[in-house]
Amino acid sequence: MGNRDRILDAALTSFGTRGYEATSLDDLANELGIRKQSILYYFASKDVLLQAVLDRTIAELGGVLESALLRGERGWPRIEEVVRAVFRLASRQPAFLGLLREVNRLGPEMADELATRMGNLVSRAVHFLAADMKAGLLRQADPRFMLFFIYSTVVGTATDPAARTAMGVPGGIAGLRQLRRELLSFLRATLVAAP
Amino acid sequence: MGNRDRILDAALTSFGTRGYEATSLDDLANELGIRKQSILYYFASKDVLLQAVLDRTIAELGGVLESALLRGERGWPRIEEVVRAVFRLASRQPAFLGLLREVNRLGPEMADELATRMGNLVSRAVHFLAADMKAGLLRQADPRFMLFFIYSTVVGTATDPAARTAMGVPGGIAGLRQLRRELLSFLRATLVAAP
DNA sequence: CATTTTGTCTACCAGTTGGTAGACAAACGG
DNA sequence: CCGTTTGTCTACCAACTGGTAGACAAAATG
Repeated sequence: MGNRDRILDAALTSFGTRGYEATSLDDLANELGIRKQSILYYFASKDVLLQAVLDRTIAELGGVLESALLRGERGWPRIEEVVRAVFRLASRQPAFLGLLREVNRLGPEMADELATRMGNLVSRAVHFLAADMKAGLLRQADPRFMLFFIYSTVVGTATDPAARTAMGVPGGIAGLRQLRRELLSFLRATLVAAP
Repeated sequence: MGNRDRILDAALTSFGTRGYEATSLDDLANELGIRKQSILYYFASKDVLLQAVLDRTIAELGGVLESALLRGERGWPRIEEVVRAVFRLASRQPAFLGLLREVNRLGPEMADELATRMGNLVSRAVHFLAADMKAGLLRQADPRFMLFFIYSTVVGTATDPAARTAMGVPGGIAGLRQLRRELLSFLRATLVAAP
């Protein structure tokens, strides 16, 4: 793997866990065993680096969600497929979802840009939800809100280890599986229409 | 209001929205129209200031949750009371819940300390949930997980404006009321036991 | 009134920050 | 074989960081 990709990986991890402003180029370089000027060779400034990290992250997330949406059958199975895909992503790269949250701190411009770039996926998800509600497969509700709550629950669950330990929810790999199982029950109960 | 309290307020806002490391004492002082040495007069170091902000925040949160827990009747009404209390808090001080999330970035020691200080409240909430499940008022599940999901959903909802706009969920005061209403429906559907 | 306490300030300081300039060598291309 | 591109480095730099020392004045205290 070229140094360019190694820099992107390290930046994703650090931006997603410690935060953009709390990450210095020197820290990043030391982690990689290089000097910061080598980072600045590939990315003209810290801001450009952030943009590159976001680009790659959004693209990968888009692809994963895309295929999960297409893979699952309508109704609950499709939602379960998406949640499982997100869990896979989060367990492979724990900082991934943290980076999404980080966007909140980077000001409204970044948030707007993210909204624009995810707009297609969001509106397709909303239409899926609306259609499944109409078909009686999901509980009736405003699909935008429902999507927002699913997102908040899943991402919050995956990005708040402090709360997790505070509430005595087990960690580790076995804990992660149990967490996924319980989360799916939780979501299923609120999403699936009463028979 | 004394300058000490004004400093605490400004620090809460900035730590909760921009983050601890991204907030400089100079920024804080400029916001308040004073010099940073006046901040260091009241709080010996930035770390001491953070601790003071956390202390005040945890104490206030504890009080609010405490009284909400006692006020509500068993089963769903108690949970609704707690969620409404959190929403009141969040609308009065938007950075409040953001500060809780910030604990994740401050390392495991901080997270452990938060866990310890909220431990009493958490275990009481878990017992409430367990009792209400046993009484058939709530759906059967692991109460720790359930509490964690409620927390994640509520706090995530309140601290991720970027996702909110991305998904087309309206903002503003009217939007907040609608958000609260939809969130309560969402939670009610997953928490209340099927008849 | 004299003295101590409280609060805010100016003047610094050493370390870190993102970023520039340019030396240098290895690889590449004609 | 020679010039150019690519990549990494050392040497800096101005701005900013959290923090110290101490001047100064208003207020409280005896």
